[in-house]
Amino acid sequence: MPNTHIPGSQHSSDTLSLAENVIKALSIDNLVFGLDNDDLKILLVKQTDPLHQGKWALPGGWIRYDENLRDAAYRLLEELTGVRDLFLEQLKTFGRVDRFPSERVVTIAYYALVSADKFSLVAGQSAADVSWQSVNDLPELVYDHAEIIEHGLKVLRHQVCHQPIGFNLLPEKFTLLQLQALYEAILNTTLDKPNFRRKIMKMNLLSPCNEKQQGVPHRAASLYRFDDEAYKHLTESGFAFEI
Amino acid sequence: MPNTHIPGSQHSSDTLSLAENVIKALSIDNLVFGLDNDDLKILLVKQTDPLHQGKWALPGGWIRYDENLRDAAYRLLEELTGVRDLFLEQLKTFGRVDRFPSERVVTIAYYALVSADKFSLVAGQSAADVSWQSVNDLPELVYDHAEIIEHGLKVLRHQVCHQPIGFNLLPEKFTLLQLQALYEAILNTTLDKPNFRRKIMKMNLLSPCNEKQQGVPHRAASLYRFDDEAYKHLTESGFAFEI
DNA sequence: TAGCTTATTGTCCATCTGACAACAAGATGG
DNA sequence: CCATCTTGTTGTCAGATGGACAATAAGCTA
Repeated sequence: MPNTHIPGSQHSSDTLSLAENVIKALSIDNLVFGLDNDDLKILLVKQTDPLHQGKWALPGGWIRYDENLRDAAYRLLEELTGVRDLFLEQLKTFGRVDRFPSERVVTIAYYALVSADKFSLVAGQSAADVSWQSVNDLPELVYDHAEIIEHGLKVLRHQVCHQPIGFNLLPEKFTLLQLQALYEAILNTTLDKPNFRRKIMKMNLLSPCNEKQQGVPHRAASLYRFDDEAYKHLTESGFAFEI
Repeated sequence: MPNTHIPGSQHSSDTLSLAENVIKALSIDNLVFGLDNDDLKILLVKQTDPLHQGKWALPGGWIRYDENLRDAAYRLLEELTGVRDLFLEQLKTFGRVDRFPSERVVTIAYYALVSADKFSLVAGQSAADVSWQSVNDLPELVYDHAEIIEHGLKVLRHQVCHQPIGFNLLPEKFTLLQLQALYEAILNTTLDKPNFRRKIMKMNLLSPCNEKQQGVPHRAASLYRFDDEAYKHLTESGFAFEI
């Protein structure tokens, strides 16, 4: 079983007898952003090997010879953290010559956005610990992982305004205020309630459930669900999602 | 010298004695989009080896062990086509298990947008021919290169609306109509002259040269230049370029 | 029933957009 | 020298959009 960014164990240099001008290794790193109430966190694993004791890393590892890139990302994520059933999108490939010690490793980063509370974390064999860490208060990270996260955050904040990825974070039925709170948390700003409501409703992406919130100590809000069909239909006719 | 996507010559399998679950090779492929009058073209090289005789490919090849990714992209592009002095941006990494015959090759695609007439093409040793080919009428391509180009076009059309990359394609001093014609060519649409003019001018990205066009058989238009300083300043204060 | 909280609708104004008219400048041709 | 042509440049106007905020509605609590 591949290890997390620890050459010298299963993948020791002697098994990798290569011509000098060829890349020896290609790895995957996953950025799983998780919204936890109103805090944006990222999924990290603690390293086991003595070299990086106590340091944290993005969950990732080596790609198998007969494995598609995204499949590798899903496999490694589940092996290390127990997290599965989410959508990973390619972010960028990082390959600075000196980003990794002792040998050349190029890594392909994937990312996702989920609600943190929907997943139970299970540290895999080669991880000492797994946890959600706030992106505003990150621990010390191995290699260039801090740089990768910084880039991922930039892309995420851009994407969230241009693709309806935020909707995955909500329960099937949700109120408009829940949706708004979500965007406020990710974008780290405040939005006007009536205006946000109008903007969203005009897109025709939500279908009313004809139900109301239950058990709130004030007027109950209407529940809506995201309409996948409508979204597909709209994108096909050149619709651009914008927040 | 690395060859263009032709394993079996310099990089024959016997020099690559690897554990089976390790990626053997990592390559670069460059998508250089060139605007030629009002036609969008892409830079392709004709393959030399008998296997792919007559087929065309994106200019690319193997990454050296001690070479940064973007450096490899620049080197390979120049070696194969003679094209240099342009800005390459990472596009995406393609790694389907069966995208390449006989061995596993993952490729990192880079892309750029230039004016086709500013470069003189020189076919390198491992290329039978180099030329600009219209994206609307592509020849048969090797491997998954057609798929890569399709993805590149999608990204290019999006980027051109959100980043002022179009300005690189014009001479230092240009008229507003030249700028508009450029966007019309890339986006394959027509735009209203007065409205385009107002939109651009409101961005404060152009500084007037206080000069006029010469030798035109009608009223001469004012010349402008792109103001890099203004652009940097604007982006820092959260400005978003939009066409 | 008064008072609290949140939901939802309405209004106003500044700005933006697209469509198009109008005018200006220079060249050409009779 | 003037009519005409082409393109540049400015102006206008109706409709859409966005942000700020008032007003009203609905439900709970005390």
